[in-house]
Amino acid sequence: MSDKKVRVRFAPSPTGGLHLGGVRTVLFNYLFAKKTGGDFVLRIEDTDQSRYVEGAEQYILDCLEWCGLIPDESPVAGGPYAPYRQSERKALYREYAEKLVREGHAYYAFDTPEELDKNRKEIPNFQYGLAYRDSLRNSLSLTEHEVDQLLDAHTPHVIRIKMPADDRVSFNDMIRGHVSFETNQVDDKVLLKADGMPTYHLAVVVDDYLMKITHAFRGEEWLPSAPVHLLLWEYLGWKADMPQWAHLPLILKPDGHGKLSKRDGARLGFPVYAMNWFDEKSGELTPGFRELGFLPEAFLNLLATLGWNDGTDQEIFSLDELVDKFSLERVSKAGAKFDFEKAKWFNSEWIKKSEAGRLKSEVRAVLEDKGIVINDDAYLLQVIDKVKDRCVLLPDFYHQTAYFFEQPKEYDVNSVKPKWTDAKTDFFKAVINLINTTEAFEPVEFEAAFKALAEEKGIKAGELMLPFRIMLVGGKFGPHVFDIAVILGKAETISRIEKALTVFNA
RNA sequence: GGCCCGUUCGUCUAGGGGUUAGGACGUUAGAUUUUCAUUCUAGAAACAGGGGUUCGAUUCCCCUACGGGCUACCA
Repeated sequence: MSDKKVRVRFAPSPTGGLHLGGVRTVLFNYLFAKKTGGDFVLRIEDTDQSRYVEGAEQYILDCLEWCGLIPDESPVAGGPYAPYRQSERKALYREYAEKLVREGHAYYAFDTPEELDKNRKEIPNFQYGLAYRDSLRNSLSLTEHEVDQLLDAHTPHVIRIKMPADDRVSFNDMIRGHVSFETNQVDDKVLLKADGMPTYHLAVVVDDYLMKITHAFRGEEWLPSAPVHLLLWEYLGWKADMPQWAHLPLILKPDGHGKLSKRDGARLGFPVYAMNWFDEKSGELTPGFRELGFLPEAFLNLLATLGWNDGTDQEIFSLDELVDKFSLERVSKAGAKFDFEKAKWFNSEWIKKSEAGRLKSEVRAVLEDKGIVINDDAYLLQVIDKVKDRCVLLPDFYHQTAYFFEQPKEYDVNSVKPKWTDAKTDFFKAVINLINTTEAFEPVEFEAAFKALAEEKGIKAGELMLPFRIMLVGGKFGPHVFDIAVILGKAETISRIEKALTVFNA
């Protein structure tokens, strides 16, 4: 068993946007697979037709691509265990469910959803299991003849697992260690629905077996149904091939209580989905990390460290480093509250450490979105390099670089006017002359000449720096003003001084 | 209610029978930056409670409390 090739899977339902926690599950799957030279499979669990959402599968694929977590096998890439959509595997599941019935590990149940709802409402602690199954309508309580009649009449029915009495099911979770359950406490879960589709419980076991999955990662919310899955592996005769389980801690709301949900994002003002998700039915757009201006490197990094660390003080990891250093033993057991402030910090760190070339296409998109046309790549690279230390999210590049591409539309005149004098106007006219007569226009030389000129005119340099910045930038922000002037070039700098002078003297 | 899982600064976490309980985010103060941001320095800030075991428990065990998950013909 241990010498088998590692195979892991991410098995989302195509019901909407891809949640943070989902991406983290993908990440841990991916890291584990790559670290061990195994395969990463994407399987679409679309067995609930009522919740199926058009476009959600493609969206999931797009998210994985943005993150750079590409499955080795998937509905689109194919693979030796196709098909990878459960709806296309429908015929398979019934066979196994019937086998379980024949062997006495499952049974037909004819109760209607309404009858069961009634029971749940009227009987305290009602559950379909040991205590009540004999008083309900199923192939355990009915005679063989009655069952045959119902079946022949095509009476709607489901197949339920028959949980054994007075037993204990336990297993060793890779993250939690020993976990155990009393079978009497677990209800007889539905395996095959009336529409012939399997429930998650049956499908996950059958497909994990058929797809030769060796390690199964999923959220902690699945822990209570683990005994059902364990028993299924046993009853189907596949116990020796059962994957090792790892139940990942949940990602919790930053405030209050409970699992992080998309509503929390809207309420607290941060994204919960990887990418923008547009719901056709409601017309509602749920924002994503990508569109908000996160780099995928940062997104993965922050997800990885939510519940995992390498035991050192290192916090910034590239995907390659994560593959190298990841280990399940270092995944924490407790749920983690999501902290958007820290998430932004990861992004600012990644923007700072990224080369301008890496940022180019993202920054270009931000600027073009605002109507700024870029026709000089080298110039763009130079500008990115100068301002990237001051950007937290990608859209910040607009505010930080727009003035490199177009003249300020507005000037922070309030910061200039109170101390503005004719002498300063004269000074800047002299600066224009200075620039025109300067051979080499370089930051250090220009700054020296600028200050020498100020001294010659009897004005403190300190009084001129801010006005000069506002002439070029429009506001009180940005890199060193002489760097800006040189990047803008002689002609543009002069033009901006002239224009600002008319504004300041108006 | 029942079952299961968990519990170190506000948050993410390191540590682990004897430590000044470490780091990071955020926060506070200061330095640098004649702008803003970056950067740097310093500060405040935690072992849920009670019983054991032990010379000694934050660390091991038990109980309680609290938090979370599940309790659908949803995943």
